[in-house]
Amino acid sequence: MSRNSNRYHVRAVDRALDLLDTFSTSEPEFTLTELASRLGLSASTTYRLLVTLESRGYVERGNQSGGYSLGVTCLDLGNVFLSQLDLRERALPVMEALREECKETVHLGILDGNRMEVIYLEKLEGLLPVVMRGSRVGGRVPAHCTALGKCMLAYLPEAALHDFYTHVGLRSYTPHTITDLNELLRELKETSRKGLAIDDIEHELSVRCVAAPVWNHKKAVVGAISVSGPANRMSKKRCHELGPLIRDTVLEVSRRMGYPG
Amino acid sequence: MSRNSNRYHVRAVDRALDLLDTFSTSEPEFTLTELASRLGLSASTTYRLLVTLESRGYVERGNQSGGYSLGVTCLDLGNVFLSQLDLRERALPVMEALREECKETVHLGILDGNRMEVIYLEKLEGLLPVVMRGSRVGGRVPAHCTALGKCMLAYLPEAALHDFYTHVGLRSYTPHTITDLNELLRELKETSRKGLAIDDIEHELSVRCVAAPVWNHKKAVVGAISVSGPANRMSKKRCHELGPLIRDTVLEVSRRMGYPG
DNA sequence: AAGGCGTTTTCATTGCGTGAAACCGGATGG
DNA sequence: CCATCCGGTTTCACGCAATGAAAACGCCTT
Repeated sequence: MSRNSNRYHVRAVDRALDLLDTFSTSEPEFTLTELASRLGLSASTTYRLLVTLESRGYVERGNQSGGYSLGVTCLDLGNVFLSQLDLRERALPVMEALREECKETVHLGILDGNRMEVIYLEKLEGLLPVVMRGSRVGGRVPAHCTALGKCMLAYLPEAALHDFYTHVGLRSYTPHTITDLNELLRELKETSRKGLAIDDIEHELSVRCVAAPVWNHKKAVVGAISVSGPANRMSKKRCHELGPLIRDTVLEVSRRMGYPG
Repeated sequence: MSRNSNRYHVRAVDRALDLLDTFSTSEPEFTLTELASRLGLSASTTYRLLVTLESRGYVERGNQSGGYSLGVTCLDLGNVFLSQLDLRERALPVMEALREECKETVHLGILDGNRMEVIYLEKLEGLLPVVMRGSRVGGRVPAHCTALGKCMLAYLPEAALHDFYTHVGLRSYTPHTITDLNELLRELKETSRKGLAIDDIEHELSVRCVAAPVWNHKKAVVGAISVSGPANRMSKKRCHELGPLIRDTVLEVSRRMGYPG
């Protein structure tokens, strides 16, 4: 936690954000004392941070167990963030056409280059039975084993990938996950050549995806769009057949972002 | 802004949150100087708040125009909040059955009693053409003109409603919006008797909804579930026909929340 | 009644957050 | 080409706001 204490950081604010970051899906609730000891703060300091955050709805109490947990206000910032992204609005109609064409789930994502994770910005559920739960707008998935992620990684400088992944390693999610960095780099080279990435059951069992990157006016990758479906419908053959359709989609979105092509 | 300066508030944290709250859908971007003058702070203080928030991804720069806007990290807190709510997980399978039955869009919402607004926690898109865009998980809509909102307002003490709405008024969104408080109170009384609320084109033109509240083990209203559709498919007659189905749904969800019924 | 646990309040200390003002660097324009 | 402006960054000295220690409180269990 906390790569804070830059020269200009405001300590109290850093602490408040550290406090909020302490909550996670696996540990959604704490007592004041637990928080204090985790953060290495005195009870009174923690108390005052909690009062401040609670009065604004960032934390709540009273879920029978009496502990503190995150509050509804946490949703608001994310909403403003989403509504402000023009990538989202420009991509949406084109994504809807794509879904109409292929009937499968369509995702829009961006890359968080600090953590090498994909963040979903939009999701259009497939029109066929067996839908993709598990993904959600605002949610994160690792980049190295997803189609969205790989097609954005492919345009990063190789040194950055090397630095990051030699440090943290390539976590495995299925038997198909690529866990060797050289193999990943080889595949990414191929990906950038083709402008298409495929996730062949590398992240979730029995899910395959195809994705391609979206470009902006400065010819920088600003996001990616994917089609995902259950492996039985989405054979490797089907993935390749969908290539041109996805390429058309991202080209249209890229144009709307000012891409000169 | 800012009902801060309670006895125990941490000023720097309040200011940082005020800063984040400044961003909105209609004004998503500011320069440092703009923020400073809005918040009534010096440039250096604002600068240090921004450095702190930026290093953690809560604000970003560099969207060509060079101003500050909200950053991706804003999505994370909302996600943890959502994944921690057991109302959501318990309701989801029951909501899916409801959608299968009626084919229209199904929403789950809670009430923010401070602002009398509904917050969507889950959305299952309808299976028929003409989908409901406009709503999004985490989004807010006013309570007095939506089915979700009205069926939760109906169980609030009348004094609270009176206090709130005489203060802020009943904003009108369509010709059907109820703008007279006494009329609203009359309808809410009827609503609580029936345990069902209908939005008859009161919030969005040509959308009708039916909703019913979810109860917990303490017999308190903890949320509501609705069915929404375009007015041509969702006639007033159809709304009433859907009543029993929705009642069954919320009863099942309430049971899963520990409701003794 | 006593003890334990988590929260709230008090209080004195000082280091941190603060505003003022100087400085920088790019854009504008005369 | 210099002057000006406008954002952003840095410096600095001041004093209060944030802090930790400790005590008080409330509630539950023993």
